[in-house]
Amino acid sequence: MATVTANGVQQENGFSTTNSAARMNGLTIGQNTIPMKDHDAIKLFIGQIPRNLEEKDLKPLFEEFGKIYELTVLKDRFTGMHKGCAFLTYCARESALKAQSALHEQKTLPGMNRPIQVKPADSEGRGEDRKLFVGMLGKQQSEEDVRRLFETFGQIEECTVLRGPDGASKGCAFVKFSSHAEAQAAINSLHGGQTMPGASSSLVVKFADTDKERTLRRMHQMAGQLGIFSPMTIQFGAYGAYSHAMMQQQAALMAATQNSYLNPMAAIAAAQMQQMAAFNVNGLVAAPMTPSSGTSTPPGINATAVPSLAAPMGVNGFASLPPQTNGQPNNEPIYTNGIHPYPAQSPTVTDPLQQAYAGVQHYAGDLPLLTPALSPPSLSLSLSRSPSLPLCHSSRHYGPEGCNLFIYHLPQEFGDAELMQMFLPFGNVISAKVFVDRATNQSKCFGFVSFDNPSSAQAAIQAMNGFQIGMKRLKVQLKRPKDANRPY
DNA sequence: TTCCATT
Repeated sequence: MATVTANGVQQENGFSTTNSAARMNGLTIGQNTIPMKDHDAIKLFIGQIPRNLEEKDLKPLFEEFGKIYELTVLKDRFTGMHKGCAFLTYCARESALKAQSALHEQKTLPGMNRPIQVKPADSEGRGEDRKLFVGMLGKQQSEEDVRRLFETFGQIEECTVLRGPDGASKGCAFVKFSSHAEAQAAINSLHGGQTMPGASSSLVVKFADTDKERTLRRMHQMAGQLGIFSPMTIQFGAYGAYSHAMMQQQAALMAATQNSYLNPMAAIAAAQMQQMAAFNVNGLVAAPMTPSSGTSTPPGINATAVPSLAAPMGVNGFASLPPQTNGQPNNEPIYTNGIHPYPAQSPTVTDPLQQAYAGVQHYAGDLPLLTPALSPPSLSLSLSRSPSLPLCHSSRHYGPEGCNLFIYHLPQEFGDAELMQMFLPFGNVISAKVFVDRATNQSKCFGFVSFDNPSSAQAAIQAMNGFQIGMKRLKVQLKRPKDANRPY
C-alpha cells in the first residue's frame, strides 16, 4: 500500500508500484481509502425508486455490494423534481454485477408498484464501441488462435468464432476488448496486415456493427427495395459522403435519439475522460468518504434549515451557505485529512485557508473531499474575502485551443470567483465563467475556465476531472472546439 | 424509469 511521507506528499514511485492494487481495492493512505473506478466499471440505471429517497437514503442499500464511485438521483432539469430513478457506478465492475443480480426486479421499494430496476444504463451500450468484427480468418482458426492474435492489444472479454450449423467456421469472429482504445489499437495493427492460410484476402478487423447501424442497413435495404428516398437522402447525398447520408437518412426516418448516434465520438471521448479520472487519482490525496458523510449532520451545519430553493441539500451534498458573517471565519482546518502538501504552484494564494483549499484541490483527482462535513461553507467564506486575488481575465474570453476547459457538475453555489479559485492552482486563469440561468439567476452548474497554456489545462483536467462533490463528480474536459460536432 | 449541459 502506498505511504505518505512526513509532509504528507505521496512519493512518485509509491504511486506506480501500487497502481494495480489500488484499482482492486482503492488506494489506502493512512486510514483513508480513495475510491477508484475500474476501467471497465459499469454505470447502472436504477429505476422504480420512491421520489422521497435521495442519494443519502439510497447509499446504504447499494453500498452492501461494494464501494460506490458515484450515485446520482435524476432530477428534472428545470423543476428539479425527482424522476424516480438514478445512476449508480461502483468502483468495481464486480459490485455492479452483484447488485444487479441481487436487486434487479427482486424487491419493491415502499410505495412502488413495480420492482426496483438495476441494470446497465442505456448509455453503456452493450460494448459496441469495443467490439470488433474480424473477417478473412482461416477456416481452421479456433477461438484460441484468434485470442492469441488479439491478446497483445488488451484484455479480451469475449471471443467468438462464427460457425455454421455443422460447427464449421465461417471465417469470421467477434472479439470484444475491455476498452475502445484497445480495440482501436488492434484495428490499427491488424487490419489488412496479413493473409491467413486459406483466406481469399487479407485480414479484416473493424468495429462490429452497432444495433443502430444494423437497423440503418436494414432500412436502407428496405428503402431501396421500395424505391423510397427521403428528401434528406438527396440533400445530403449531394455531399458524396455515403455514410453520412445514411446517418442523415436514418435521422429523417427515425427522428429519434439523434444526439447519441450523430455524435458517437462524444460518448467515446467522455468514456476516455472517465478512465483518465480513474487514473489521475495518483494516490496523492486522501480524504475519507467520511463515515458521517450523508448520514449525520456535522456540528454547525443545520441540515434541516436548508432553504430548499437556494441550496437544496440533497442535490449536491452541500449544506446551504450560512449568511455572510462580518467576522473572520474561524480558521480551523477545513480539510481534516491530515495532508497539507502544497507545491508552490500558486504564488498568488496567500491566505492559509485558501492554501489549504487549493492544495486539496490540486490533489483531488478523484476524491470525496467536499463532503458536507468538510466544507463549502468555510470554503465560500474564505473565497469571498480574497482581496489579493490576482486579476485575471477580461478582454478575451478564452485562451488558445487546448487551454479552455468545460466544467460540469459544479455545486449550485459556485460562482465565477469560486470557479476561478478552484482552478488557480494549475496556472494562469484567463477567465472563469459559470453559466447562469437568465430567468432564475441560478447557476446552471457548468462553466468554463481558460488558461494561458495547454499544460495548465491538462494539469487541471488530471487533477479535477472526477473530483467528487457530494455523490457527484466534476466533469472537467477540454472545451469542445467550435464547429466540432457539426455535420459539415 | 435513462443523465448530458460547450462563453
